[in-house]
Amino acid sequence: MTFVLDAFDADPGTRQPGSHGTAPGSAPVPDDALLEGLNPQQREAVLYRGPSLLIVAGAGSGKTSVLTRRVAGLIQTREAWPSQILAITFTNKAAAEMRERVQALVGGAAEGMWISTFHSACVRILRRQAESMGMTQSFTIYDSADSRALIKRILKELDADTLGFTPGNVSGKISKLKNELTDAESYSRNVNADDPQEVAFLEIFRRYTAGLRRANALDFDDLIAETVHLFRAFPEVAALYQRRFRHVLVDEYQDTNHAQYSLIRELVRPIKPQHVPEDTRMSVDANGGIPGASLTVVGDSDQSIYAFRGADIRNIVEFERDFPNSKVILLEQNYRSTQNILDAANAVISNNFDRKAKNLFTTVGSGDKIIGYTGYTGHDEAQFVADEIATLHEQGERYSDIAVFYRTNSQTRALEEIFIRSAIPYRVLGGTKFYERAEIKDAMAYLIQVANPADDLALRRIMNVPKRGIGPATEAALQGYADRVGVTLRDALPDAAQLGLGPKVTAAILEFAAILDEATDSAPTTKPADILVKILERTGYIDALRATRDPQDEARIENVEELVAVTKEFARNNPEGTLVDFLTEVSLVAAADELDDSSGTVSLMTLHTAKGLEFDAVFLTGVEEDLLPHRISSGEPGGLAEERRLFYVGITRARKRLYLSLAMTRSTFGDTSVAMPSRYLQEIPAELIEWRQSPGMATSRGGTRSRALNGRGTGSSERFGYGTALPAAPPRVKTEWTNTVTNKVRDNGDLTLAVGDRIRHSDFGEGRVTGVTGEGSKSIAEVLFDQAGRKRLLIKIAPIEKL
DNA sequence: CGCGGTCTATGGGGG
DNA sequence: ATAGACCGCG
Repeated sequence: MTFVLDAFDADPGTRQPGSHGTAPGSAPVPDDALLEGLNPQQREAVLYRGPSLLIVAGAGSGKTSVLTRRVAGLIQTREAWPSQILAITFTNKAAAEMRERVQALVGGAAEGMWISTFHSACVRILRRQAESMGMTQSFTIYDSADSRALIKRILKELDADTLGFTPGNVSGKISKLKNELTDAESYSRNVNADDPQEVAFLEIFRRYTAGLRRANALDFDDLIAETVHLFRAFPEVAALYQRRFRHVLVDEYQDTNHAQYSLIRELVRPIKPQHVPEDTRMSVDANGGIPGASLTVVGDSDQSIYAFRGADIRNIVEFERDFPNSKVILLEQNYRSTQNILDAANAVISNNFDRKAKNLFTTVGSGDKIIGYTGYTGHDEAQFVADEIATLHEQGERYSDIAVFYRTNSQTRALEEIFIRSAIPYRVLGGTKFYERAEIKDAMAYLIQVANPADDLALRRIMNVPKRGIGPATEAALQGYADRVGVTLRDALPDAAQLGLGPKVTAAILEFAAILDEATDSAPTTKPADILVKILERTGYIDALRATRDPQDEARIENVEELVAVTKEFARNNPEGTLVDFLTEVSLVAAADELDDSSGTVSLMTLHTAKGLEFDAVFLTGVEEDLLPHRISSGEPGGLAEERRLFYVGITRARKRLYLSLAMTRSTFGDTSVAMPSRYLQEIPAELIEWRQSPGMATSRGGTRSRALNGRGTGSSERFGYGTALPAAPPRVKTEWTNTVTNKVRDNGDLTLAVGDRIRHSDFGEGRVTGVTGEGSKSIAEVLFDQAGRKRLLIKIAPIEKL
């Protein structure tokens, strides 16, 4: 077999500026600017040279800065060319930020570094080497919905749902296996042939693997696992990358799973003499081999929160054993948060036994107390958040420096309703994901079919979208023909006339085939945006949506138009970008990538998405039993410790202000249930929290001690600080009313308000308008309510009437 | 084949 | 509450 050596593969060792493998600590020192402002530990982490380095970086300890300067230092001292550096980050956004910061330090020299996520790096490698795996470079990347769709088909074929298989549990199990690098064949070796369940699963796994292969597709887990398999099956391919990447850096190492760990191991493996080109100028050892690349990993086992997708905390805990002669550097000084916030974080995480002691500290002072609030309902809680955000904004805090966290995505609903009403600009990161909407998946399926005609799954999705009279029967006929002749479904389309179908259907199929073929032919020379627009026109997709009466279709049209805008934006950022590049980028966006600091909006996100981010003010909502810790987690080994780490991650995101809120009742899917304060809340020393409304006050409405707190029977509910944090705790005049927000979107038409008008609000009662800003449907009234105080309301939809 | 109704499973985190 | 599966009818 032969390997195409493109530019980067031209053995970078031949122009290597320095040599690797110098004695630890003896590297040339980069200039002072690079070390400016670093503490001794950080400095050491930047300067240390050796085979492997573990930087244990507590939250907010400046690890991004350290990592960035370490990379910049390698380049500046000419120890490495940029092209010899591979840095793995957790999100694309973090990668972009790191690239920028390195560029700021060393200038344009940073060109050629690989800074990307595990998935992006693997896709890059796999596309280059697709042929060695028997695929084409335009393979499709299946997301979890695509995987499940394929599994669903297989379950149907096998009638396997009777054995208790669902697309969900099958895809979960397959994902887990792949993260352990177990493929269908290695799984088959350990199958108990007497267990029909296992035998059936093996068959499903085999068909799933075959289905992906036939469609020239890989799922998310394959991206990592197949790269490892590729490296192991073709050592000479692995050697290409081992020779190229002399410095490998991995961020958030505590969240790597076994497959990712193995990938790193492969990349930093020493190169055997037979894989060293004769003319290499890299320094070779006594046997003629080349030592492995130097490895730097950064992580914090206290922030490991991805066990559910296979993250193995042992990867970081056992790093020193895995990589002998490792250096370990501990970063404990925190540059992000106030001491009060850190004290709370330290107190919480210290309840996790089995961890290395680590105590974050800062020199910035104690700062404000943590604010606590207990709402009567989730809406009440949301109103508190909205009001506090309004206050912060009035005090000069930018919306983009404020974030609201929650454990589950469904919690956004109440928050969004109140935010809209209160006219607070917000953005939900990774919510109901844009790319998961049906109309977007449809449009994307067209593009995928154009790029990868073998993808039958994509073809089936769009065969009858928009409706063109190709139903299940016709699809089956085409599939049958394709199977008989041994071609893909796409290749069967032009032969539709031979199937004896009706003239109308036949014509529709041929027209459909013509649209796809035309697009495929034009793809190499046409921008993704133009391909998409052409397809939308030719298929009449938008027209079909326009023709219906469904009011939601208007939003769907907007979404498709948004996708067109995305493709145009892509073309601006990547003038040379191909359709496959576009599809890859879209497949790999992470929730945190959507963060836009210049948007001027408050960011809403899950605690998981929040990892690695920081904000001046953080609202951590829903701090309740069954939510944080989540109900399901309590049954899982290590679940409660992981949930505690999640809470810890949330707390440590805050720079200046931290708000912890919960609700006494929370309505989920129709019915309302009583919520208990989270056990983790009690782990925070009482004197750190100032309760605006403590759980006790909320239960008793200003009366005696909380029943809810004693409910858990921990005996330590005194720590809630009721009575200490709020002197005298008078039964406060209720300014936050129990909101029962209706689901139907309210519309006040063109109700206009002027300063001085009296209005009545369904929750806040009567009040006087003190100001009106904004135009038309976006106009906002500022109202001074007689009892609830000052609020801002979006006039068009607020539940108000003019008196 | 397409439509519109009823029924049922599913409500955790993500690349 | 909601999306998708399912079923019977025009």
